[in-house]
Amino acid sequence: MRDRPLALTKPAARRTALAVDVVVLSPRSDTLAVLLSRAGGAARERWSLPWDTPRPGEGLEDAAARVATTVLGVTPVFFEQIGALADARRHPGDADVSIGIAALVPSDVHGGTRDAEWFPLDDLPALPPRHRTVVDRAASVVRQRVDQSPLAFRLLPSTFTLSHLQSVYELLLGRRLHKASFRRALQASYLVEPTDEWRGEGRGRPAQLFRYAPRKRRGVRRGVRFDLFMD
Amino acid sequence: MRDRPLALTKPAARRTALAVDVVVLSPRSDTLAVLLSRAGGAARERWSLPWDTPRPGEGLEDAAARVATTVLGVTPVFFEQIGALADARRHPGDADVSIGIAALVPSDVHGGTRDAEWFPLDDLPALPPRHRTVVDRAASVVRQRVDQSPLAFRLLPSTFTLSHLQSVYELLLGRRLHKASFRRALQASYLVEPTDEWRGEGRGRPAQLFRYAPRKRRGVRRGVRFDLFMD
DNA sequence: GACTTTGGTGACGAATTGTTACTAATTCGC
DNA sequence: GCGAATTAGTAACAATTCGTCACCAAAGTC
Repeated sequence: MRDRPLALTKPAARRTALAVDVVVLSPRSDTLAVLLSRAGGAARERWSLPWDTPRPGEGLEDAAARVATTVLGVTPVFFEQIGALADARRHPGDADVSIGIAALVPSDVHGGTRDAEWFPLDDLPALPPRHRTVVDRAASVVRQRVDQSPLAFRLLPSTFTLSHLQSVYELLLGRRLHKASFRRALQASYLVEPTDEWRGEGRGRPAQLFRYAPRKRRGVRRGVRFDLFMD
Repeated sequence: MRDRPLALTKPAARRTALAVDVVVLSPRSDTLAVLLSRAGGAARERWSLPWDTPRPGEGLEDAAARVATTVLGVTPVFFEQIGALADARRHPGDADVSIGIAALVPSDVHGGTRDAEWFPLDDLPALPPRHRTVVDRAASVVRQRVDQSPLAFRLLPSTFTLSHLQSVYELLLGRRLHKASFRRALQASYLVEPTDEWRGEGRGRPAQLFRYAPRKRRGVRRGVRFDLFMD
């Protein structure tokens, strides 16, 4: 094997059935929800992730945007790659390779078509096995990236209260956070700026509205963390 | 558009030229090095990443392993997905979509064939544009994941000194770390265990050898960090 | 045996983080 | 009107983590 010439296959020789599977995520009624589309006649499961094959020359995020727009009626504002999957699990279109992409939709966007419905992330109907894996990986990627990528801000309207922001972080991380710590860390991060609007939700003191406005900040070079995820 | 029926394309209708581009990484002479393979006759650049089209039914990491084994003569021990790329940049095999995979090779593995050579990551020859992007993304993914994934341990022999481990972390992060802090954090992480062997490198006191042996540890639930990367 | 080099650790002050407790501004019930 | 309830926002203290310095240990070199 070592001395076999490097006659790598010409790409024209093999072509692959490729799918972009889109995990459209949004906070709906206090849970993180996924948009599923109703499957057609012969399908084994009644629901699946929206997906399609990318068109020639189309970028992957563009394909994801197109797919999401079709089922949602609106174009999501942010996309994050989940990873590629080529295992033996069944895909609704028998794609050899799936590329999973998370599409984030702010909580105030009220899209949805007749053939698509929101389901809580932790209470999904039966899905084609490959899609089940894609969703699971999406959830885990999203959880791991909350503090490296502005995911939480993309799940909120353009202005929001700090309590709302905190509750989205809690949704994504799956645990409660302390108010004072959360705000102190946010303050230090220079990621939001206050607007001069306030919103009263009914009960309680009105909250100031903030917007996502990341600013340059001096390099925070912390030491190594050894935060290996072992589950 | 909203009311267009969800006639998603049948996968058989469109097939894609897919490439798995492999970034084989290993510490070589105090830098992080990439294994490049010599390009054939008509290619514009003399070097490229090793790559191939996955075979039917073959997993992506399996394809990466096969490609890496071909150019290295040995099979890498660890793979990490970099992401999928479908931009307009030129690929040596004109693939529509590239899936980048990092393959990690310990520093004591002396593979390499006549048609492949190690290059320092920060001093690479001209590469096909798509491959240039894949390498850049690999570097950035690796840097971002050092403390979530046992990358550093896969770049070392099965037993190693803590100084070696630290120097790999420094290579990956691109900056110096403090010895005492590094060891304290490592201690707290329960990721390594000492062997009863010691190694003298010539000068200086011999160092104890450790092996990677992650153990369960009580949940360290830190608060949110807001470590957004903005560059 | 003194000097150099690399390994390894204790300890202290600084910085960060978890927590408690308080003040502020609003609605609700009476 | 007015106290209770509810949500927002913050100061301040305690606990923990982190960066750094200082030192000791064990080898080779001269």
